[in-house]
Amino acid sequence: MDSAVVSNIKKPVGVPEPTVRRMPKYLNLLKSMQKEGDLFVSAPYIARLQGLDNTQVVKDLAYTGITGKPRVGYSIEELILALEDFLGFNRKHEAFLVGAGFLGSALIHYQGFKESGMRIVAAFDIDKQKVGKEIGGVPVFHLEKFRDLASRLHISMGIISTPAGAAQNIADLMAGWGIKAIWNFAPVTIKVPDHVFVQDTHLYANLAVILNKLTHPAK
Amino acid sequence: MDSAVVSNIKKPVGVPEPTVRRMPKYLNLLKSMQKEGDLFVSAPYIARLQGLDNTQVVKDLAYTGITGKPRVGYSIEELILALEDFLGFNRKHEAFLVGAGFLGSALIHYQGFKESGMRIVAAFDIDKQKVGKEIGGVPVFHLEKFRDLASRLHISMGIISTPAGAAQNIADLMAGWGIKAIWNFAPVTIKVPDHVFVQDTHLYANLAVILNKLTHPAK
DNA sequence: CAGTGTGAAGTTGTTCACAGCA
DNA sequence: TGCTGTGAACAACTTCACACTG
Repeated sequence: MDSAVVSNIKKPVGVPEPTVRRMPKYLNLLKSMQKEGDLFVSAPYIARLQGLDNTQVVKDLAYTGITGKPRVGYSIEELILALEDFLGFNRKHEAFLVGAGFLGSALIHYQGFKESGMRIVAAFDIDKQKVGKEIGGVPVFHLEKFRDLASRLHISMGIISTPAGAAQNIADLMAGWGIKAIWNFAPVTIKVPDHVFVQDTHLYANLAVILNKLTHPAK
Repeated sequence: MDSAVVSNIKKPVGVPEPTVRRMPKYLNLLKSMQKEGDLFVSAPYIARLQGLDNTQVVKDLAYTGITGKPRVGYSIEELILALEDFLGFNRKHEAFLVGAGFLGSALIHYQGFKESGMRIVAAFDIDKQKVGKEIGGVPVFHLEKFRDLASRLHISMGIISTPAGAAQNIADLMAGWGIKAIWNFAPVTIKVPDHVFVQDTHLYANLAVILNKLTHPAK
């Protein structure tokens, strides 16, 4: 369709994902520095604390649009605001969570999310034992209520913390309703339409890296 | 010291980490195929199901040492055994978990770990409410008991699911005792001696990717 | 001179192109 | 023809080198 588009576009690429993943760490660090009363940070300082390369930090910070002063560094306040904006942490993001088991409960209780503006507003399960109760102040509904509630509230994000077998169905449900992004904790690859963004957090992928290292120590 | 070493070494490099992270997915898939009675898989088949490139799968599988037959594919059984060996899933790995909050509990209960050979044998916390109880059959001890118990059992892996503030201290404790690998869920960068391997699972890094996508939709 | 900022080089991982095989 | 297997091209990210600045 537009495969022949030439020039004109400066850069269709966005920010490298590894950069995005490092940003919340910077944000955390900056916030705690701010609490200490600091006003400026230098990239090398951040790099040292995070075990990163100087230039890497400089380039990452450049994506925020904030510019630093030689010999002084960057304004912590400016950086915090820019990072929060960049990451979308200064807006409200309401999410539905499906699968209110141990992992789901842990996610609901997880304090760290508060600062990100993401809030789980309802949980869903098919277990009659759980339906009708609350977990950490979040009501648990039967899965059947999903569509209905999703259309009444304005939900852009879905979290899947079900067993593997159920994940694809839930993903279909979410995509079918119109959710924009899915955070998938189930240990399977889910298929969704192109416009739905999926972020996988596969615990056992991380575990695999560790166990592989433990059993076959490098060199 | 050995900076001038030349040739001789074929390849000091190991398996690419992305490959290791994909392997448990292959393993899962293969196991379910085996349950269906299948005997062979082809790389393109796996690729399609996982949304990966053909060659990628072929190259990944090559690391297991298993070789496939043209037009037929790979023996599922051979692959499963090789993957389990490669990932270390066919050995027992006993772990201590520190921080028995919601996330810690979720990890203890998480079924998926069983198949990996990793078992959390004890949890530790400083909360008197939790100490002395059990979570999913795993006893919770006071943190003070860590060293003592670690030296009696043979523990190679530590899991940190404490709040950010406590993580570095726990990491020091683990490293000081002699743990080989740390799985860190606390949202901070921890520093450890070189011989300790750290795998971070930072939930908010994943969340950041999602929220960034939601607030600044690509293109 | 200790920091920012940036283009170039290096490294790592992915995708392409094609040879070989049953 | 449909698959494995591999070397070469490509893309993405990281690190290096160095000009610039207060």
